[in-house]
Amino acid sequence: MASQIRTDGARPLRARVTISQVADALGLTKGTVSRALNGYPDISPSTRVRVQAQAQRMGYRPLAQAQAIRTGRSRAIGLVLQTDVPGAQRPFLSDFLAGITRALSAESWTLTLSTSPGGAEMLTTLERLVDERKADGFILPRTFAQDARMRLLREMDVPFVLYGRVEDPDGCAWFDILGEDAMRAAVARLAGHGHTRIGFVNGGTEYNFSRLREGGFLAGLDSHGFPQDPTLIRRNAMTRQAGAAAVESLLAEPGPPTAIVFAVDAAALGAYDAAQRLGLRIGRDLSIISYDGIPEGGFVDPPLTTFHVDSRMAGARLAELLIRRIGGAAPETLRETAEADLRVGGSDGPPAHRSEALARMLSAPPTTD
Amino acid sequence: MASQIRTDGARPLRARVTISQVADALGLTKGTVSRALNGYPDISPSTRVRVQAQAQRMGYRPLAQAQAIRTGRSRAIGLVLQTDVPGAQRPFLSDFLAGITRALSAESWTLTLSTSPGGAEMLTTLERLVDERKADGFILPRTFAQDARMRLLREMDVPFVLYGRVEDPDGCAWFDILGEDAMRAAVARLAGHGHTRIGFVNGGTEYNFSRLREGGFLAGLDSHGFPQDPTLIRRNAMTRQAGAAAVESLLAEPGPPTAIVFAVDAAALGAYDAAQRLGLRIGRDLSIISYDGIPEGGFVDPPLTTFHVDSRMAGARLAELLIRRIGGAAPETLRETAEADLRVGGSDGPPAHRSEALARMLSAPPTTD
DNA sequence: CCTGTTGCCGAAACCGGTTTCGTAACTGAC
DNA sequence: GTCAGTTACGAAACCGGTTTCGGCAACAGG
Repeated sequence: MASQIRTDGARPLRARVTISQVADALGLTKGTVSRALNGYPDISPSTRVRVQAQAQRMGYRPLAQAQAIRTGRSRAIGLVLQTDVPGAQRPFLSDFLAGITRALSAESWTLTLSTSPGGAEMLTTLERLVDERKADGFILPRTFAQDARMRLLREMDVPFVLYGRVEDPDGCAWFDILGEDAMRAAVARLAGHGHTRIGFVNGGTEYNFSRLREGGFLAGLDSHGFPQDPTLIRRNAMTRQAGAAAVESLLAEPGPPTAIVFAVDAAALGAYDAAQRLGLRIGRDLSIISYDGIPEGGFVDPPLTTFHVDSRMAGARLAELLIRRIGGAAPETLRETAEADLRVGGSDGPPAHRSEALARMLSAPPTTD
Repeated sequence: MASQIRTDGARPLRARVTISQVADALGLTKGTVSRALNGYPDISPSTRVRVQAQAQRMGYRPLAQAQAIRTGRSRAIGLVLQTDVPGAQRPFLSDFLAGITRALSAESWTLTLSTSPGGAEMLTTLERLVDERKADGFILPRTFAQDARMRLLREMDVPFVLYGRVEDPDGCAWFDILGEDAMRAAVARLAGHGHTRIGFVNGGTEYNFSRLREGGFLAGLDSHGFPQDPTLIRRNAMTRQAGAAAVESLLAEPGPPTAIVFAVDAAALGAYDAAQRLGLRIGRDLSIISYDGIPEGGFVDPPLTTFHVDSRMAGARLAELLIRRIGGAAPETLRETAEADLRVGGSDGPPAHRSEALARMLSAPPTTD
């Protein structure tokens, strides 16, 4: 494939310190140094500390590739982004990657990134990375209720951690944000404002998190004694447009909600469009609380009250869990969750009108005020 | 560091085909097979094709890590994202990464991704990746007029390609979108609508592309015989807020522009906010044309007329250029540019008023219509 | 004092490749 | 027919690590 011609003269790069150099400096063999550094039991404690000190002093860091050809482990984790859902993870991607890579580099690991349209190609991409020893394990974001990636990796016995929980937890490690708790807290907050008819706009039902968030919302209703009214629930709103449509649909009900909880910020932004069209003031005529914490939420007027997810922290935790998993820790011991934190904007407050009055307003032509 | 305990039983993973297996199947030595596959001249043509056919048949692919310890090349390129400018490349990141990784995997290369807050830490991150042979070369996005990353990599003699051009082209390969052409075309389009006073809102002046785009804008003015009026130019607007402020500032001039060209979509979105506050209709009272092609531009009303940059293509081209550069091609032969393509929205059109009338409108309190 | 463990390390094989070197077998010239 | 020069491949060293194996020395037990 490549030509045999040396591209240029001797490229010095930078003199790396090799294990043999460390061994020579100590009068030991490289085998002994290797065992000392890797915690083999047949090394005397005194030798071990001598070796560690010398390695430290000389700035020795093993070459991951050389280790890999013997051990099969390359000290790299894989992340395959799905590209056929444009904009799905867009606002968080940068933070998420930052979290992952910072955690990895702290342990001298690296991230091998790839992309795939999804579907079958996603699986071949994963296989290729495993085959070529480019990744010792994977972070799987956006887990589906039934996830083909999980099946494949399990079958190949390749470690992975999920960003998100899953129905069948067998052998799975994960990190997740407790979206259901946030939804419940949103209901409680709205109930505290005095709302009694609260709507819900969920995200895509193919995602596992949607099921959880809807459960949290319903639990919130229950704990305040509100009935579960199917006419106050809309689903599969992942974009601003879909969110706007869902809001208009909810407000067209005979008994419209005075407040709406959104599972996804992008959809909640659509409420501003719908409100403008309908002549409603967000935060007064209609209260909304959402979830994600995308930056745009801070720029709309009034700012969106939303539960913020720390994607950077999520990435960091996932990376650490995966390293431990690759190191052999049992998946059951590698399950963490965190809470989303509320960022209060101005999009929620006491209802200016009861549901009936709101319905009357909506049936009348919008006023200028 | 890691324990010596095998984490679990013999992990089969997947049986890789090694070069020795190919050699055995042919009755040759692995050295001969290696030379045959790598194009050494001391291999007879008949043997070469036999080896290639057999390797193909057995599905042999060399293990990059094993190659790397001898050759120093790992068939991986590096990309270090800067994280201290939140949201800077956010909308494009996913596409950009997709372009890079698809191009790479077509050639069996991989992407090693890292992040850095920028500054000195950026440089140590680059050094670490080079030291540990995690990247044979780098894509440098968002090049600055004076770029410390370039200096470092040049000094270490590590190949790189720029996303963006640079003042001192010595030894640099690059890919770039001709933003200056887009700016000139924007002026021409507005002039065609009948505008004669055209403002400009530029991005951050620390970036090289800002200089180019401003040059393009000015060239556009020149070619239509419009004077260069410093009072119609604002700079360093990279966000929606900054864009809104710039617009309000421009419109407060005695002779306000009836149209504004933006170097960055994010700033152009701020024009909608400013227009709403001032009671102006975008596309009629005030025309705007921008650059980037972020998705949000399609969702505002009226949709933003903007020059769209194909980030995915950019990523793909950069990856291919970098591979060729690492392969030894001269940087001068690795310079490509492409045009941004206009996406017509409704944000520009013939001016509803002349500058003087606009100024009067703005000094009067905004009307409801 | 001899034997049997045990602790600790060196020697060497090994991982999957690349590259150098040496040489047997051709080739062509004289 | 001899000899120098190619051609084309094998053999082996090498890259930077890990891991197995064997053995020496020290120590304990009888």
